[in-house]
Amino acid sequence: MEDENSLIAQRREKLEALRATGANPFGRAYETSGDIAEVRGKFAEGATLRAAGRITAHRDMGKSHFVDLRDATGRIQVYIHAKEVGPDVIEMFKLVDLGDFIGVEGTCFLTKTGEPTLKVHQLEMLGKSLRPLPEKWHGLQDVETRYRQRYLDLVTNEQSRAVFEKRIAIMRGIRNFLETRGFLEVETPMLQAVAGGAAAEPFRTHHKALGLELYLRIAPELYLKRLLVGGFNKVFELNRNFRNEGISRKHNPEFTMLEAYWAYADFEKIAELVEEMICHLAETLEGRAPSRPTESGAGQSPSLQIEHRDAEGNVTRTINLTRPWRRARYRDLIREIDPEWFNYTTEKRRERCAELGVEVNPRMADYEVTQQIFEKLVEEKTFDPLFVTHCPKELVPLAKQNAEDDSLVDVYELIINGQEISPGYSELNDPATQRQRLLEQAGEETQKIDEEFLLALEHGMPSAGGFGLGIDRLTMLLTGAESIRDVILFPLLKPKNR
RNA sequence: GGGUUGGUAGCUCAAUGGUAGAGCAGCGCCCUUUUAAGGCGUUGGUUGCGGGUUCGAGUCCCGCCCAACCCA
Repeated sequence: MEDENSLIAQRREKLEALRATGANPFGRAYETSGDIAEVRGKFAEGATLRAAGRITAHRDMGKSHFVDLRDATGRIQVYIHAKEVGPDVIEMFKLVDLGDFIGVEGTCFLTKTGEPTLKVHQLEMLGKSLRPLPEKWHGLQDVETRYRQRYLDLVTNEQSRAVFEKRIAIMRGIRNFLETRGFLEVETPMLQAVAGGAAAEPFRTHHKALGLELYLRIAPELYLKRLLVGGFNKVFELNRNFRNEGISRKHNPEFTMLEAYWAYADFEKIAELVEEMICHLAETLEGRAPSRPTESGAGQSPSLQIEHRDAEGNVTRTINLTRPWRRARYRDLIREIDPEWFNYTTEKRRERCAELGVEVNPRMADYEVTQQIFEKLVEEKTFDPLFVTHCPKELVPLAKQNAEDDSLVDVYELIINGQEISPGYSELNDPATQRQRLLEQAGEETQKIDEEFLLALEHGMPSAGGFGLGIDRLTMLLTGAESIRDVILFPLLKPKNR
């Protein structure tokens, strides 16, 4: 990179000057008393402690200097005075910039204002920064730079780092929750010869040695079911799926999905499990945004009230996760919009759509028109959890049909925060029916049928319940993020030509 | 793919078609417990890229790139 401005040139000069003193500007291993939060924890006046971190502020008082040292766990103030350190350290300190990593050894003391501070008697360079970091007060605001250079976002914006720490806690919480209930975490192929388990456009790739066209998986489902055939009764996979489709506030081409299968269960038991799991996650998440218990919720865990805020910090929405979550049949939800909906003719339904402000196009089948009503007037307006059950089979072709009404399937669709968060199924395990459905779905493209999967089913798969849970959307829900890019460390962006 | 908004110094932001500016950061000087430290001085620009209109373009017009939001 040759865009050398004067700021970078100055830092390079300091780098060379440091080398000239015999110091290593990029440091070596440095023994500390712990991360900065631990150092603060061990703070005791008169004690000697060692800390390492990045310099984020420098207040120069002439002969004395105050420096803020930071890592992901916190900040500690460091005091450097000519009388306390040798001239060599003072010389080195002149070559130190904001953004550099240093290690210090110092004595604990409290300043006049009561700030815990380390009075330095030894200082070491641990990593020179050649480029200036974003400004301390406003931080990094530019959305594009926050995504492209996430490290700068993480260094500068504490809220951003907190979101990703929560995401990590969610992943860990899910694993703990499922493992304590006897689910085994498994890994199945991401490179698949047939991209099955969902209806989505896959990414293509190629294996050289085998001369094989492969796809990145769009779902792990068909492999997890093979494991049910193989005798694993409770399995889950928590990993990446890839879909070669549009990018939006709610979609990234690679996203993280939880899928779990539970032999001998059905969608009702799965709904219970998911409800319990998400509440468990909300309750155990640390450092969440402050929330206030409502009057009706008095005595309940306040952490089940998730508040979403706008940029100014005003609460825009409160999501109440208090159990039990509402369960409602698909058709009943439509009737709440219009009690006579299912008595209307095809034409009348389209008229109603126009009246209700829902756009439909002329090529849509009746069930698709109804689904438009559902998406715009139910799903997008539902913020507290809602299990939608008894969905029409056209919408979910791969699920088990309902025993009483074969126009319905035994599934739930969980909606929270105006989005689909998780589908749950009573899984289809009849190989003939499964083949039939896959054929209908594939149409002309019979090469899209995973024969190996059908072969497995023919060996016998136990009745089972299963579910998927979009981790990115769940994280959005639990952190209040409005865009999926705010919960993915490195979201896909077009390369910027420099 | 369509619409709207935006892209100016390292960062955060200004600038009726008329000399591109401020704060922070940087650099120099003063200051021995400051904390958005303070005071004085000072450096820094291919205004996203390419055309056009104009005596004169960050600003107006056309094309392109990137991003955010909305829509399909």
